[in-house]
Amino acid sequence: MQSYTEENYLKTIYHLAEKTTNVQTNAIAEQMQTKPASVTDMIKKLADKGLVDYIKYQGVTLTEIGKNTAIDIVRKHRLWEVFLVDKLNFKWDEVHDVAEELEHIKSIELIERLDEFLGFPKADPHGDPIPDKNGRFAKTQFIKLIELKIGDHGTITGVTQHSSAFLKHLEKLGLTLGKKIQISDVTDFDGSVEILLSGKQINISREVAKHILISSNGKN
Amino acid sequence: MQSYTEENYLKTIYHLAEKTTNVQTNAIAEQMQTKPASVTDMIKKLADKGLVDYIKYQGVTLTEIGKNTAIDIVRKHRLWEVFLVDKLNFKWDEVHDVAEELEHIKSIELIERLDEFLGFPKADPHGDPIPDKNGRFAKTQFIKLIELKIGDHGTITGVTQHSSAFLKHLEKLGLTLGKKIQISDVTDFDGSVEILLSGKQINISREVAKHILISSNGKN
DNA sequence: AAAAATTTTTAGATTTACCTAAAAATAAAA
DNA sequence: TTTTATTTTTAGGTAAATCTAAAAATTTTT
Repeated sequence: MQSYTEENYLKTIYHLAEKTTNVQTNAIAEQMQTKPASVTDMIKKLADKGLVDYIKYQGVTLTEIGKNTAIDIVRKHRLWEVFLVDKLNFKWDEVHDVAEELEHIKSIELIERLDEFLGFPKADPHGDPIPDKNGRFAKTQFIKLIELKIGDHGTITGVTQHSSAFLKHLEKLGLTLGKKIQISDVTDFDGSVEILLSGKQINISREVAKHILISSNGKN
Repeated sequence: MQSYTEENYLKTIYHLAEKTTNVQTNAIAEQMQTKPASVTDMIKKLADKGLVDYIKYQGVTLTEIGKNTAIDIVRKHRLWEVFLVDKLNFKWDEVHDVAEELEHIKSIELIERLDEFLGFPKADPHGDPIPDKNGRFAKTQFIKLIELKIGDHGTITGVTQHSSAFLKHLEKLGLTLGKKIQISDVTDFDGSVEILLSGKQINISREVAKHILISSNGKN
């Protein structure tokens, strides 16, 4: 059994490991709003418990057990987000912090029943895939909006930024999950992207375009 | 803002205060499965925070703020129990431990929306009243089954014991909330009670009878 | 490849919630 | 009203998770 804090470390390492193989101490510290010295302490503890492989100065990787534990926390987090949005009418930009707490509730029975109650959803309100009870989930093969070329079209299926500010901004622009878009122009000056959204032309910054995921149902 | 542990102390003191005015150190320790010395430490901390009034060797009472905080935790606990039973099909003997964790989730918005989602229930699955968002709830004027006389009848509306063993036992006997019963006999030998439940005679021990609450809709 | 910069670790403290053992206060019994 | 028993507190210590400051290892730059 892991503590609340250990679970948070595992989850953070799991997410960071999506980008780099060996996760660095400083990266964990930044993500967790703590100090590198504290991270080193915790890493040693997790290594002792067999949850991470750790070589001094070389960063960490999750062991099989560590990874499964992390995926289980991610599963809980995303299921609770679905609950909050689908059943309690929270907006997609309001759920993160509460789910951050709910994900640590320990009952397995609770999560299985919640999953069933929600109809075994495959994705959370931000489009992120929900692992099943065995930890399996489809690798998302989505492309970043910024990588599309003029004329390409597709459907918004996810975001890579969960901050309330970003999500509210998308909502205001009408860029929510499931919306179909087409790239009409890319500005040379600042790299901002002109897109066609249900008949209307809208302009989004390069920074915004970087964090929108598209299931590209057709090239130009 | 209180810690998880502080909240548990406040809740425990609140429940113990239903029986005695000044709650004793040992009583808290026993209830919380901890040692009296630890309780003294925590009491001092709660007193410093203005949540309890404390005079050395004289036990504690909750201040207005402390009481409101406690009631809020009770509210959360009971609403989550309703959720678990009504929405996730848990049985009434399975919900206590999970609710014990869920009650500490901090979002006010969450609880208000949950309350609404559940249809503003007035009682939890064990018949205990759920405080509204202002902390107000009807004082339950129920009588213990053991206090009824032969011929008295009424409806089961609560229990004063939440252990799984006790609740499962009641379930097996068919003594669930809402059931109408009548006292047909009280055994001299061991004080066990003979009751009439939907046409059938059943016998329950004195110990069981002590923990069943009846809304007495009529004396003999 | 030596110097400089960055990253990571160690050493030593702090805070929270506990504990044990012993002392002090209160309550009950002789 | 002493003595005895019970309850409560104090004193001193532990483990978890954090911190700062300084040392060590690694990486980058010159």
